[in-house]
Amino acid sequence: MNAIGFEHHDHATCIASTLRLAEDNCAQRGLKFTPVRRRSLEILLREHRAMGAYDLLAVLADDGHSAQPPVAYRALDFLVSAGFAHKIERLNAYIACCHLGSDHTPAFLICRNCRAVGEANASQVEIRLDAAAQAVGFVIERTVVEAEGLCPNCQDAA
Amino acid sequence: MNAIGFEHHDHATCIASTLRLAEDNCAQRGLKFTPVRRRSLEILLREHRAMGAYDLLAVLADDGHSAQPPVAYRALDFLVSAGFAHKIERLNAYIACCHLGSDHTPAFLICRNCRAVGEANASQVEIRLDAAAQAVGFVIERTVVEAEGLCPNCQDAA
DNA sequence: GACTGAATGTTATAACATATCAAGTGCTAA
DNA sequence: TTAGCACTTGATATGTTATAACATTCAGTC
Repeated sequence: MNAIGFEHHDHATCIASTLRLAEDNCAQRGLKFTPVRRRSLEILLREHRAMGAYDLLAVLADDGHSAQPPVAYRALDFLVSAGFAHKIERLNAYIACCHLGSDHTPAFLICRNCRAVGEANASQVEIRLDAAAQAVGFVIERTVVEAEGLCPNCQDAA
Repeated sequence: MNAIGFEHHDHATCIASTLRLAEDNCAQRGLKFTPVRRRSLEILLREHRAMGAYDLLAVLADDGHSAQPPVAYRALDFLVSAGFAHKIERLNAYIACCHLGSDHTPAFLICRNCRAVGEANASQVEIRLDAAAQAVGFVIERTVVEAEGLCPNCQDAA
């Protein structure tokens, strides 16, 4: 179990390689990685933080795209359902997936001060919950795990 | 580990006893259990499902209360911070706590069909996440665990 | 009675999300 | 080759959730 998001890394490479992965992945699965979708993922990767749909929309607008809300929400829906991005329910915001390709149940660490978001793996979490669900006959399809607290930087600041 | 919410029970008693518990709890802690707050908790308990702030607001309005959004949000904020209710992030909705009094980290089982919500205990979940958080120096203060799927009733229907 | 702090009332608006219908695009099967 | 279909995009409007900001009321207490 490991979390990404609070360490430094080679960002330009990370963006380029993730986009290529997404491209290949779409080709394999017969999904259409259209310009808006590609650009939206690129924006999420570049910002490297949870962005609201309207934040994304603003950047798309700067590109010269028509900038009505459905444009952003459609792109985000695609990215989320393709597994290229996640929605952070706590923030009503979206973030690029940093384990693209590998099937996983993400868990997020959300800083309440600077809103930085780290992604950890939560497969063990899901196993535990399944047991509780089975006990009452509930069938789990998807699990959201979001922890709120203070990131290393904001602890230092305080 | 046990989940409440998908079984039948004596609802009138459950409402009355929970309200009394909340009352005692407020008295002990010096919190003001004002009429709007009490009534809001009663409504949540009576409905026994996740309600949007505006759903609550509508019921308060029927009572003759002034019915502006902040009224509902303030009442809900109070109930949540006092531990008498929880916010379901996935639904942007609120539900009365069914383990009132006992300190706990709740996990919710949310039916994607009928929106019924069950509450399970997730203390084990939190322990697991803490380890991942510690590895990157993140300090967790609160954890949201929400599983989406099908409740027993909706599985039967399908 | 006058001060204080918490709670409530009220207006306005910010922020997030979707319904709907029209138009374009690319594939494929007759 | 073109008719039909599925999917994507464009555009307008609207629905839903949440908060900012400031005025007022009220209970407690000095």
